[in-house]
Amino acid sequence: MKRSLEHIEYEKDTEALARFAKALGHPTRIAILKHLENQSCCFTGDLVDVFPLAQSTVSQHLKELKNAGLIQGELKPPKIKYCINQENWKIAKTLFQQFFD
Amino acid sequence: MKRSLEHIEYEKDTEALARFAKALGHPTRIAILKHLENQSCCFTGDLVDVFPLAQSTVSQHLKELKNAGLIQGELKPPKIKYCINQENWKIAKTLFQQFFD
DNA sequence: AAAACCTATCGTATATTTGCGATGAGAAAT
DNA sequence: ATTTCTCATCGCAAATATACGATAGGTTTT
Repeated sequence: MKRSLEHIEYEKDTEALARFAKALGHPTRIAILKHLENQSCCFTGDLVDVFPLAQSTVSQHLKELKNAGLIQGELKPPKIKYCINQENWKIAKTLFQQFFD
Repeated sequence: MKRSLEHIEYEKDTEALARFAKALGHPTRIAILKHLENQSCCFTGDLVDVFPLAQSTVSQHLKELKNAGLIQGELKPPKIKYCINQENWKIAKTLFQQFFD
């Protein structure tokens, strides 16, 4: 990509907001989050049933949401229960609010 | 990418939100928008001076923001004045608000 | 112990994104 | 008319993202 050597330094809030936005930048991930908001929580398998996507694909989207901090997984053997990460959710909400005035 | 043949159909709001989020999913574009919010408007050249990026790169980010409907360009020969697209801005704001409850 | 179940990860293919320099198109200034 | 200025677009290279099937690593059930 022939990047500039040093990463451009943006304000922390700018970086954080972009990070959250990026995680939200796919309809499947929006849909997953909406689903989690309704159900409060659910298992990977539930989502695989809801979306016409391979299990591995759903798992990958969940991973990105987890990396962005928007969800968290709780081991509930043999399943994994995913929920919204309320703490970061609030942070994201605030960042978007501020951004849009 | 070995896509599923037919695009998955999501709700209109889900698609729209993901589209906006995707456009916001890069720190440079967030920074551009913040800049536009402050200045109300500005020219491409102003932004090129602000960011340590090639002119073509800035132009490309502007194009994406325009495609997403978040900004609009007004011909002001020989310059182009970019402003927030207030109408769509409001739509985006509402979508994010609803999404975060 | 073996089979079945749930989910993450790996490997792979393709698409998209990000960035740059070079070029092009149009208007303004000389 | 030529030069200059401003900006978009093209062409390229490298990085990331998206999707799938296959496999692996756990638990539970049989």
